[in-house]
Amino acid sequence: MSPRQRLTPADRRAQLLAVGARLFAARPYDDVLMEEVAQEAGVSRALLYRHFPGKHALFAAVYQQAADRLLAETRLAPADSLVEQLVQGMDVHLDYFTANRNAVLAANRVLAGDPVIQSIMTNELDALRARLLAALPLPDDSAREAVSAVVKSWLVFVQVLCVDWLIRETCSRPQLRDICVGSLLGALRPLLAEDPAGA
Amino acid sequence: MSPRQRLTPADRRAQLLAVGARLFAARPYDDVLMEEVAQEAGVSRALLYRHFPGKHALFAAVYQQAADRLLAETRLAPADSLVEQLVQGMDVHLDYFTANRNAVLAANRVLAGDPVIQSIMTNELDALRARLLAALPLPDDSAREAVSAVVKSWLVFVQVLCVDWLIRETCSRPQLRDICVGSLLGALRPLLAEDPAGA
DNA sequence: AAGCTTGGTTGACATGTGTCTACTAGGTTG
DNA sequence: CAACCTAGTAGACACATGTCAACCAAGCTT
Repeated sequence: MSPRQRLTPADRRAQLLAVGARLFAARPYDDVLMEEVAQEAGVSRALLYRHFPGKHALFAAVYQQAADRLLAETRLAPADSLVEQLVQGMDVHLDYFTANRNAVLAANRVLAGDPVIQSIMTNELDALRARLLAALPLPDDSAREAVSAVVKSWLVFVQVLCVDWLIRETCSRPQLRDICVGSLLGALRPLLAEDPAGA
Repeated sequence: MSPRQRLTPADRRAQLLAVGARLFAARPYDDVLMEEVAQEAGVSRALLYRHFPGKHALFAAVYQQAADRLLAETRLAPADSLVEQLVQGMDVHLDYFTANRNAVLAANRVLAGDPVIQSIMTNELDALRARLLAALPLPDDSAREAVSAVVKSWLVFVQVLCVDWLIRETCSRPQLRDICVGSLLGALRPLLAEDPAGA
């Protein structure tokens, strides 16, 4: 029926990935059918399963691509103040969350159990943590470990809060941003003070 | 086949719940079949679906029951020191997590997207937060809001860390417990005037 | 042009969830 | 005892994921 065009595996994979990205962004995970992905790509279901072992794997590949792009697009300008950098970083990420609502919710809820999704997220959080650590003014290298732990837990907290916000809209977007930035600054204050009198 | 015993809806529901609890504790969510639950209860699949609208609902009911029991069994003895209470509370919860591994993982990963599971967890965390707030020595009532926010974020952090630990076993059990307790004490130290550790 | 490799199709099958309809059989009530 | 309400059964169906075997055809090679 269809003019059956023969592509290289890489090209076909990229095409399927693009179709998947479009559909997973447009609708919730469960509402996207493999049949549909194949159909929109003008391809048989069997071929789709040849390139991706399953629906989870297809989504994981889509999500990995999105995560890579997000990380690449959110380079902080080191000229600004720390607060400025945090605010800008949060804004970019919140833009991404709202634009890719369905995909973010699928990754964090429906597919949170998938080990592949797990590792993609872990890697993303690790990259963000390294970036933040590099941007933070460490007073003492011995504080590095403690700060790293705080940053890691803060990233988890932010992620949980953002996902919750996507569902329940418990506050305004600027409020959410300020809560996140404020909580990190508050958590870091006792660690970054010149004189750690409280500790 | 079976001598078809007729029970009241409440009794039947309780029986199905018990069977579900046993199976969901023994094996991962996806490996437990509705057919199987019905069979073990000596009942038809249709009847199971009459009492619980779907597999998610059955699991949610099982999980709700377990959460209620856990909350009921973990009453802190107010006589001990704060650190003692935290350590004991963590120990009880870690016992529960390791004993109900599969159910906890299902709730936090496979079914994390289910709104019913969501609300069960939210309620459980809220109850724990209220309990902790009551046990904490608040120096000033104006600090209450800040402490509440710290406790809430800490509970999320602990939960995430514990689920991660169930999968990856990144450290020993006492270590995990001490990390959690230590992080809360560290986060609270700048907020609480009196020495909460009593050490 | 013949042939081979490999991208791609077709259609049938297996399994699990969830729905529905018609039927069967306890136990209470008149 | 008979009627009736309702717990429970039987089994077919719809639908989605995932597997498989046989086949077809594009386009490189020789």
